[in-house]
Amino acid sequence: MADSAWLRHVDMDQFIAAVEVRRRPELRGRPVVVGGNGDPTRARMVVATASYEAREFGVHSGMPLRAAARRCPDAVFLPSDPDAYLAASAEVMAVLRSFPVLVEAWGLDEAFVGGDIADPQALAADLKAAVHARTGLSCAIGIGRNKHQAKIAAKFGKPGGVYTLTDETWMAHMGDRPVEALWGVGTKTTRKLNELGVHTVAALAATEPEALLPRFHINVARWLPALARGAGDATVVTEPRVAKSRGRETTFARDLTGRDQIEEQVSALARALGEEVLGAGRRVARVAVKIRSASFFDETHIHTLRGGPTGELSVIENAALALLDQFALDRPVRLIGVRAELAPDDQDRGTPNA
DNA sequence: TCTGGGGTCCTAGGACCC
DNA sequence: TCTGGGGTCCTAGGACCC
Repeated sequence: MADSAWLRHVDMDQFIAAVEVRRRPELRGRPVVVGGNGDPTRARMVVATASYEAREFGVHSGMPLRAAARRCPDAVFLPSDPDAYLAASAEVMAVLRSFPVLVEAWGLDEAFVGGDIADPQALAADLKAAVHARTGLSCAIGIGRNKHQAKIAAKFGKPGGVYTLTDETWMAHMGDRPVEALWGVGTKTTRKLNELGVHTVAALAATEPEALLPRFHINVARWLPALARGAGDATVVTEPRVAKSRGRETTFARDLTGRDQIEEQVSALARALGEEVLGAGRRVARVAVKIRSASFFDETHIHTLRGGPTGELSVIENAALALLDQFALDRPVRLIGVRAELAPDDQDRGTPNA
């Protein structure tokens, strides 16, 4: 029987590290750490991806490069090369789309695959083999009744395997795990759940939404127990996502002080961002500036361009600079970010007026 | 081990208008 | 005169994900 009620999640194994090893075969089997500019002595840079060999030393993404170097001094440290990962991602997605299925790319190294498929297991094996044969990269595939189940199932399949979760097997796999194992529950939500005495997925699944109201908004209070029972969205969106915003941010190796320095950086970020966005044929509706102090306090101010969406670099840059007036700027600055919220892509609406 | 960069979605409160 | 309710836009911030 054709069974379109199954969803697959394709999750590339150590994607960024794998792309690097693919073009440097001599690194195969060695601990590889990718992140920042590849200099493990530099402060304020973190690991983007560690190869499985490096993970055995306790190196993981998000860890400062210097900490990674301490744990694994023999690792090969490489700078991040986003263009290469983007190109490799396109290769993988093209392989998936060559099958008669629905493909929803989910970030660079993941995709949901739907479609009316008679034998989900056989399809998963075929997808995995084709990705490997045509890109040299390996992946795990999770099969489930919705995106949440499929996504978690893929984790069980890593590396390189196929794993299935269903409504019937969900709780046996997940019940004893901490709530953090759920897709969408992060550290903040975990802490609040723990404060309410809820620690495991099974406990959360058995919790009434009312019991969560002291710490959560009603919508979240309803959503969390359902999530713990293995519920989730099952729609596969094949249309490419149109970016809604685009940003550039920089953490400085040493804190900035003084308005001149700050203005200089805001200008540079705004121009780089503007060139990128306008080069992609988009227009900018709102401009935001974010400043993180040395004490790790974030402040953001945003401005809606009064004259409507703009295609002019100077308008973007001036808007970002003007936003600086809303910051006190009386503390050392660790990070500056500039973000553009984009006007809806109106290319095919054909408005000929200039 | 002092904590990146690129995004998305959600909520809440105030302004403003009818 | 103590005073409504809806709708929309704008801004700020929280949380999460890869």
